[in-house]
Amino acid sequence: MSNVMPLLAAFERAGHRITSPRLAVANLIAARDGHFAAADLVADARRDRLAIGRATIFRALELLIELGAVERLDLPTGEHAYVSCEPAHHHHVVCSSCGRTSEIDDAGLRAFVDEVARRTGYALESHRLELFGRCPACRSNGAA
Amino acid sequence: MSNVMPLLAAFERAGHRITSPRLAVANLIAARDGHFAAADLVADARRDRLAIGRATIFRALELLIELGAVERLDLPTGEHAYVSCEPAHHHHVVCSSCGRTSEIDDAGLRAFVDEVARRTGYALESHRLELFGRCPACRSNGAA
DNA sequence: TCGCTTGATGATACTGAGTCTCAACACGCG
DNA sequence: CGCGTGTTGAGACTCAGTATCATCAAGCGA
Ligand SMILES: [Zn+2]
Ligand SMILES: [Zn+2]
Ligand SMILES: [Zn+2]
Ligand SMILES: [Zn+2]
Repeated sequence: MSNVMPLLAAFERAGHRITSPRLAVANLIAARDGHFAAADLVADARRDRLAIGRATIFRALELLIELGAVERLDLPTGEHAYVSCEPAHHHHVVCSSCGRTSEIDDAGLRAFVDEVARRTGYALESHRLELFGRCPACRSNGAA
Repeated sequence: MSNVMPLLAAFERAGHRITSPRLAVANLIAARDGHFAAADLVADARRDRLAIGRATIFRALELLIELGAVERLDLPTGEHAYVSCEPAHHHHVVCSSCGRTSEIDDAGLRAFVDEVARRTGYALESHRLELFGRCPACRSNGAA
């Protein structure tokens, strides 16, 4: 349910052509609500009778991840999932019921990261933070 | 290079027998330095001429994860790795050079998590935080 | 001690995500 | 047109993790 433009912009910014398979993949991603697996996109493409190879979907996904327009999540179960998002550094709150995500700002975390670096002596390069819980919509929907 | 005892204790605490295959797996894990993949344990077992089936290694690992004595990490590359650790909730700083980890306390993070819950309206259930960087030893070793 | 029940094991087959290979294709440019 | 480079798709492949199932061992009561 997000917009295709940022995805296409990511391709262009990095000097990659916006081919029709890539456009199709971007559309499939934008049409998705919440996180998705690569297999979901393959299924979507099949459903829409799109002539896109499996490899091409993986390649487009990989490119978008490199460019920061899509991020790989690790669910508490250990499964991988993808979600489209802003290129700037941030983190995700993931609904464990419907899979929708919200982006959260990094600001409040920075002090903590610095403190860890100071205490452990590590030269920290990156970090990953994911929060899981039920989103407001799912909470008010009761069982859903 | 850690101790086997916590691993064995985890088995006992949950009412599982400490069989010789499980003891062997615990020893392999304790002998490991830094994070490891399941395949590493299989290779270690082979090297030591231990008659342990692959499935048994995976089962022991799964059990230890359930009991909180081993944790699954997600490296920045997307690979999964395992690391033995304390059962209490905490997070890891992972050396991107040698793979050794340090456990860090959750305390400094709690305020941030609460703030996110307040701002987003999510009912947060769990979270995962992993920090990556070079450990003090690797830093002073220069290139290593 | 015998026999039963339950948990544990290991060989093997299987699944499913992601990767690799390679031949064919599409564009941009001189 | 003709070349070079980037892109594509089919299919084979790898590899972690799971499932199946027959066998085995511990615990326990008769
Ligand atoms: Zn939800
Ligand atoms: Zn951050
Ligand atoms: Zn190190
Ligand atoms: Zn925590």
